Amino acid sequence: MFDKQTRYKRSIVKHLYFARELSCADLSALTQKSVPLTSRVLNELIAEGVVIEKGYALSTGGRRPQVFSLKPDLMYVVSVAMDQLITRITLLDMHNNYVGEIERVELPLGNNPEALQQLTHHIADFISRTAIPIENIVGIGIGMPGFVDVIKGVNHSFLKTDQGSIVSYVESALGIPVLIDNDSSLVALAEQKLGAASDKQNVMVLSIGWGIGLGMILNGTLFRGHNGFAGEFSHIPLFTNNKLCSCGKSGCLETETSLLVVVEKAIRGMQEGKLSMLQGLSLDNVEEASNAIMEAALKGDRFAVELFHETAYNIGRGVAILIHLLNPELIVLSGRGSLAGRLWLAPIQQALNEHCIPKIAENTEIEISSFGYLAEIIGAAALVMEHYDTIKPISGKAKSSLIVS
Amino acid sequence: MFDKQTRYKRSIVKHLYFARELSCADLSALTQKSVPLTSRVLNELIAEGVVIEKGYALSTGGRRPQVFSLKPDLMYVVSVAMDQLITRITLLDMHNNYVGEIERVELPLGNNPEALQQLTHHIADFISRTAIPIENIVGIGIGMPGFVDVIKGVNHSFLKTDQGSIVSYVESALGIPVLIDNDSSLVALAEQKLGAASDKQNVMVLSIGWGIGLGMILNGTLFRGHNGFAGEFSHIPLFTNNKLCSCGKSGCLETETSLLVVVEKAIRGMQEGKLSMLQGLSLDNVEEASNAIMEAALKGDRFAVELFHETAYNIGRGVAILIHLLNPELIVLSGRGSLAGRLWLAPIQQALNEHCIPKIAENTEIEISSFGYLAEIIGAAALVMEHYDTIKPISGKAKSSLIVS
DNA sequence: ATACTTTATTAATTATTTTAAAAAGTATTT
DNA sequence: AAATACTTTTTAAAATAATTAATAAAGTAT
Repeated sequence: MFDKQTRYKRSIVKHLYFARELSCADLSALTQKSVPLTSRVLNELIAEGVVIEKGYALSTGGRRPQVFSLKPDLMYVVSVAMDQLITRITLLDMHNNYVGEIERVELPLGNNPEALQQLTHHIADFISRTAIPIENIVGIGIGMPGFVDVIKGVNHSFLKTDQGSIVSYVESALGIPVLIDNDSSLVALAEQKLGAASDKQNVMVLSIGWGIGLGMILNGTLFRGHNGFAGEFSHIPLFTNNKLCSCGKSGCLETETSLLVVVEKAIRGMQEGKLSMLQGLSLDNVEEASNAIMEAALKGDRFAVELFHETAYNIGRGVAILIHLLNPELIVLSGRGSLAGRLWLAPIQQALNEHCIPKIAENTEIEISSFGYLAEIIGAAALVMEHYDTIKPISGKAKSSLIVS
Repeated sequence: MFDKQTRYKRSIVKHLYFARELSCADLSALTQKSVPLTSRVLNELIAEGVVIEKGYALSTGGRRPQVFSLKPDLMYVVSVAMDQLITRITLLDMHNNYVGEIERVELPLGNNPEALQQLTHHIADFISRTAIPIENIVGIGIGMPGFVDVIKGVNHSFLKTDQGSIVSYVESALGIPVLIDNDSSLVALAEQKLGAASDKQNVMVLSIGWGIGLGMILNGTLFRGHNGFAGEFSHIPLFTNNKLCSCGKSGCLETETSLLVVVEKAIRGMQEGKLSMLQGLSLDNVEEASNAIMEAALKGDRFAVELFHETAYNIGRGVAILIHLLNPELIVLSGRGSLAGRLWLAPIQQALNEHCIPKIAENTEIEISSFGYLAEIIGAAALVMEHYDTIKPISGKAKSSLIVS
């Protein structure tokens, strides 16, 4: 792709992005290269205006190190987070701050042959409104539900296209490098690079949403499996409940644990006349309903708390299997459901006590993410920067002139 | 540990060990180094007598490549495979052939405070009888059951020692580098490096024995988890059968699937008067009993076949979980139980059909290992050679002069 | 004030790759 | 059947990349 020098240069930019500030010695240690080499490359990057000097850090017993950082407003990443109904688009600078607002557009993925075209149009529209020159956009990271083949750049569930891949379609339309991944994987990437799992080697990141997703950090890297389908946590056969799952089987974990299940149970409970501060829940607006239930539970509403207890215990049974198989050091609860915070912890812990060999489980912590609903957005940007040293530059301009600047 | 040059030299030796024969161009590609560099190092190795030229390979459209190989009788590896009762010791040369016989000694691990001492003595004794000079022994690889911490070199279940590690104990006694690992991990390593899983990136290796072990090859390397406890497949909670497991919990996979369970079921069946060519089975000699049942089943004995069917189906339920979580390209059935070969396949496949999302399962093959009971022996040797480029040489001679040469 | 750390810069040395050319083969054309 | 065009492997020479070593600078600890 690039020659060695350029690759090392980009590798330094990448490290600075994720760590925000680093000294020359830090970079030398991180990249396993010598200090003089690192120093020379840093000076080149400063001359190019990519890197800036931020002054001196405190001494650790010797001369104080010069600290380097990326110039925030020279390069940008477009981050796209999709779910089956809503797509969020935003622009992030090199310090990982939004430029402007997060844009929300309705874009139904199910049974929508024009979804890819619409998506491309929305992104193009968004970019032109930011008024950032295309040359300054490093890449576009897109997270989406479904079976995503990261290498081929296709999604086996949604956004299907006649010929070629999603990646090549968007790239040739916009003239900017594109990277796609599964939504759960991106949540995990966000936690690993910038969140609760940073500096950890083996972490399971659960994203609790309308389904329940799993992203696995194994040996310090996001694990995808042979075809990119790894982490199908929600469809492991765990129950004998005869509830039909969306996947066609029955007894999947997903049939008993997700925010959707919580909402359904809540509605059924209300109909049966359970006492609660909740009212007027409806499946027509699950987002509102699930937020209401989370709020009520956090305020102590007994019925709402019980809903979480049952769901969380079942997640815990699944987590017990994860711990036995993969011996992680940390389990992170992320995704929109993590707003319910500590309500998940106790029942999950109880399930672990019942179903885990103590020797293994005692080495595994559980944490709630602080990213919540933003995790996928952060992850999509991280996806782009994670590949900054191997990304392929798009040859030539955008074929269609969707972007008016 | 070593300087760069020595490390590259040893890395080439390592590649030659696992591949047996390679050309200079092959090695250059495998190690990502240039051909001239590789060529120079090869010539040095030839001058040292470590590598020999084996003549020319067939042309693939151009000049025929010179093929290189290790000199088989210059270096040796001691391979030790332990189970809870029997320990096997053997010596392997650089072409992975035994020198002499595999030695079998009784060495009970449970409740035996002197096990480590006895093990060391047996190895020392074995080495002195081979009459190979200690300098020519690259290392000792030891596979053992239990929770093995590979980094610290200790076993949390067996072979406990007051101070220090198993590794340091044996090393200082014998003066030879020692590497230990969990038995199931070594079976997986054997399959990856020299067996059914070679050149595969994501493989689950099940070793069916008195328990049921799992070794995971993920992204091309053996995965151990945070503390080295990954792969506890046999204790995932999968049944509601109230059968107490050795781990203290109930409902573990192991309570329904292992060769031990097969033998127990067979004995119970015989007592109930089931028709079969089997007779005189006893739990006092499970090894003999399980061999007899495997033989009978392979000969078509209906009762014996049924025993396998039930056990294999339950394994299949566990495998379905593995496939969903880790999306492997291959499942290998290895260990002593793999002698029953194809008997496992159909019931496992049936379980997968019932419990897997087709899209994922269709990308996963299942194979029977050809190593059988030898897998752990081969894996222990592979463990040593796998670390040949980073192994630490033991400083000084053996402290105790256990070895008389 | 002295000894010890850590970081930064420069020069000298070493390691590695690239380039070029030769050697040894296969495949295709005349 | 001979000539040629194209491959792949091997070796040698030249160019480049990267590290090590040495020194200086800037700090902490005693």
